[in-house]
Amino acid sequence: MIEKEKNTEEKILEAAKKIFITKGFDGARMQEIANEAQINKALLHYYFRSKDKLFEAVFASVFSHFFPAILEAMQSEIPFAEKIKIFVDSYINMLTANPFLPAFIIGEINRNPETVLAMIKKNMGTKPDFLFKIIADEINMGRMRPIDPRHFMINMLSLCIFPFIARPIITGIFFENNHEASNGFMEERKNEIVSFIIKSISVRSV
Amino acid sequence: MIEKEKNTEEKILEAAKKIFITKGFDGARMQEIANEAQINKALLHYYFRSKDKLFEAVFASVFSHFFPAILEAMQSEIPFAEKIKIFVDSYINMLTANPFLPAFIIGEINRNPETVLAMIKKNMGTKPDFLFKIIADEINMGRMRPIDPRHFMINMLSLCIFPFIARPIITGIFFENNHEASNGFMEERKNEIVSFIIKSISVRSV
DNA sequence: GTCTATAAGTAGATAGAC
DNA sequence: GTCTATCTACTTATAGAC
Repeated sequence: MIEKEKNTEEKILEAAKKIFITKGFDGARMQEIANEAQINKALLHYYFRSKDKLFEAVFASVFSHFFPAILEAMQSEIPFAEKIKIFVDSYINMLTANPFLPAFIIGEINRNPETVLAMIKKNMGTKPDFLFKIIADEINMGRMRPIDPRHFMINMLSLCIFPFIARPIITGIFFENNHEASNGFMEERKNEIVSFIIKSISVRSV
Repeated sequence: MIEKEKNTEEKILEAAKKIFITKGFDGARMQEIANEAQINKALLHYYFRSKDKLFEAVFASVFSHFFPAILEAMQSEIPFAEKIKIFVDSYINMLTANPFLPAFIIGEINRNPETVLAMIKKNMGTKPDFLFKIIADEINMGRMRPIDPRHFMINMLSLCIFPFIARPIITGIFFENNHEASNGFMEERKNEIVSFIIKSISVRSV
């Protein structure tokens, strides 16, 4: 059997992921998840006691994708500009593969901020300090204009993530709902964002 | 009577706005809206036939804030850098006054993209073309590096809006939920974003 | 483990008195 | 216009057979 038969728990999680991501917690129906998983409702409760528990399981699984392992690559001894390029490329690749991730996480942030915050803190560990150190070093070496590392990180994340959040609008307005064209545009953004950031941190005065 | 008594319809709209914005369409309850408006459920249906109609009314009202009238100011004969500053300042002021607006609109974009898209198109009119022309002129005059106006607009909006979407996270991680400090940070971003953009569009090579 | 049937509670919406 | 009471449909969750 060529890995075609998944066990029931996996089938449920996969189905729940699809429904929760597209409908949100409140909009999702246990019946719809059961249909999607091709089982009946009672079995959902057998595996995951309640809708809440099922959502938690899905969120934890989905959330783990949100901090690409690529952060590790930023430790290497390559130039800062290369690190930015790796970060942006990786993030946009991840979002292209999981376009609904940002909206899903935002929904949960608003529904349940404390829980999400705790998960983020746990997931990041000491990474922020580490990133801040890289930036501080770069500034001290005179290779980057002085800039609050917090603002810098937020700027970088904003440029990567927001377009995917606003994607239905962008695709509708700029590309008349042509998704291929929209994909190409997102691909373009990789270089666009890197250029934008690199220029903006240059030490030369304008 | 010093404008203290609002008519019922206004009371309902205000209450509905509060509940829909914090809970989303699916999470909001007509009963909760009625309580908030200090009336009973039946009256909600008397004024607005259904939950859908009530939401539509709220969304249309809220949505109108999303395109600050400040776009008009960008027509004036001031330098491009000044226009950017006005745009960013206005947008962040608006978002500071309405912090939940972005998440609310994103929720509706995902629930009902076509309707939102239609509203945006209607609201913007010919403004995008107008903005694109300003940018194209700036590039042709050699005062701005060549950059796709669509990317430029999205970059500017990303830097302004995204931090408000991610605000619960930012406030939690950087400011241990101290909202005053977080407000100060958002205020700082005005200058931060403008510097970031101005440098990034400079024609001087890095 | 998986199913059918059903309980228990809640939602939006309406009827009808005042 | 505003209220109370109620209908109908749907939702999560459980009981119990196999």
